[in-house]
Amino acid sequence: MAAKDANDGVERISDAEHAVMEALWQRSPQTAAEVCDVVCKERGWSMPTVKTLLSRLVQKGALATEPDGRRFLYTPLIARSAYVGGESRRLVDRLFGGRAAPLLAHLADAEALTPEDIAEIERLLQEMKK
Amino acid sequence: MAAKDANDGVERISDAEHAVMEALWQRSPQTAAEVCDVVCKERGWSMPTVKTLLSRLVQKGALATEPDGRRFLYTPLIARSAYVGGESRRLVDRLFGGRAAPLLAHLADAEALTPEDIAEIERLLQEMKK
DNA sequence: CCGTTCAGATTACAAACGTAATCGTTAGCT
DNA sequence: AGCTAACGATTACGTTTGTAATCTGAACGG
Repeated sequence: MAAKDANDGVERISDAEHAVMEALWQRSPQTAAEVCDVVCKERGWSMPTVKTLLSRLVQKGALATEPDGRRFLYTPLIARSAYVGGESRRLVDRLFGGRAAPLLAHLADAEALTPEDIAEIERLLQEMKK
Repeated sequence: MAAKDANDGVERISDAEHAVMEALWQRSPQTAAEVCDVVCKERGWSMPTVKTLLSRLVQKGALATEPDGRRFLYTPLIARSAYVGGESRRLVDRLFGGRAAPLLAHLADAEALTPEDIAEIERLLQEMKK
């Protein structure tokens, strides 16, 4: 069951790299400086750190670069939904034997479910059953 | 909001370490050799690898050791549910802004939900509403 | 034209991780 | 008593990750 998410060929994205991806999913393309504006504040990073992460993400095939004068514009090559879907799946596989229901049960136990969550989940289920 | 899961004081458990924890959650206490019987097959590891992981887990405070003759018996110090809950929470926080509903929506999209899952989730929701 | 500045590229380096070989000790067997 | 086999402990070593300093080349101001 390989090659289903368009996520294919992209090496695993680390935690720090993920923060950079988020910034670019929020808005793209952006220059390194723009990305830094956002994430350097959030995570207390310096510019070089962001540059490194951007480079690694380009190497990994997660970002595309487009020259804009003397600098680069960065754009995600993988969709946030693909990434998020992959990560979710990984977790469910690793911890719950691939079944989603126990995950939900855990979140429920941990009081990670607000009443609004519950309502929304019910709506989702209704739709799915159609 | 600190110190709520009995998970406290335990450093993060890595992927490889997690495999060892699973074996011990399945049954405990166990000797290193017994753990290896299980995980070495699953992951193609050798005995020394398992020993290392066990040591690291003891250092991290995730396992307790109890001498049994000349060897050790290993027992989890953190409950699987605490670990699983923590990891789930981490994912939901990182990817879904702490809301569980979008997670479920994603799993639904990815066809990670079987009809039985759906039925079970509905049951869970019913119970929670009581 | 020349220097300063601002990009990206290269290099750095410690910690964590994955994976394992080797060491030292003790318990049994003979 | 001596030898070996079985443990845990120590050491090893390449890779990934987090975090950054430094280098290099080009653009723009003067």
